[in-house]
Amino acid sequence: MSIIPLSYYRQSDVVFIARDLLGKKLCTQIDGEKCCGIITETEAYRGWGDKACHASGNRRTERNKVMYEDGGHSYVYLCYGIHHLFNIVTNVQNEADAVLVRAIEPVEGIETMLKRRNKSKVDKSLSSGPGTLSQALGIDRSHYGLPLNSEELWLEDIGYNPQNIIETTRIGVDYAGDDALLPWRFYIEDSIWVSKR
DNA sequence: CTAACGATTCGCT
DNA sequence: GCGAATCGTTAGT
Repeated sequence: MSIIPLSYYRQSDVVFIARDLLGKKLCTQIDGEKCCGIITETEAYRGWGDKACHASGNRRTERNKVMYEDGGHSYVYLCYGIHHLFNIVTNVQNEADAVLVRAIEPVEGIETMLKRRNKSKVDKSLSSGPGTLSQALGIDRSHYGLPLNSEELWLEDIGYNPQNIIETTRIGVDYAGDDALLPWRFYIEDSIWVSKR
């Protein structure tokens, strides 16, 4: 049970990290409420040579600029005007890679998550999806650019290494042509906490 | 300044 | 299964 150091996000390829993050614990302490979940589903986005990435072709905009920072920062953006999607920036400065966290298994602060999601029962819909997990954990654009060892937002290695990991294509990236076929989505096979099979 | 759209979700059929 | 919701970001005028 230890906080993952920022160096972890800087020394490996984004696809390796996306897979390796499965089983790690994502924690927030926002509005005085501590919430944690085990990462069960991720996707890798690579700045160089991946048309699905916001930083494809070295594109730089006000929204994606944090992707060009050192690994270990958070990249949060609003999707469809409604959903906050949480990403983990990886690689060194000016290599704009990131991992999208798509689902978690709630383990701590479940009452708070239910309240934020306006639900009464714990089920898959609580946090299996990139928009819903952000809402459950209280993550929004105010957390854009935070380092992942901050008081509000961090990851822990709990020594859990999932046995069976599925690798498949990413969701909602049809616009990326051939790159939509890359097997850069990962999830824990036995987990119910997955957005889509 | 303005129009078009998105790494989604939810409710209704 | 399908379509609406909803608004910041983006690129083009």
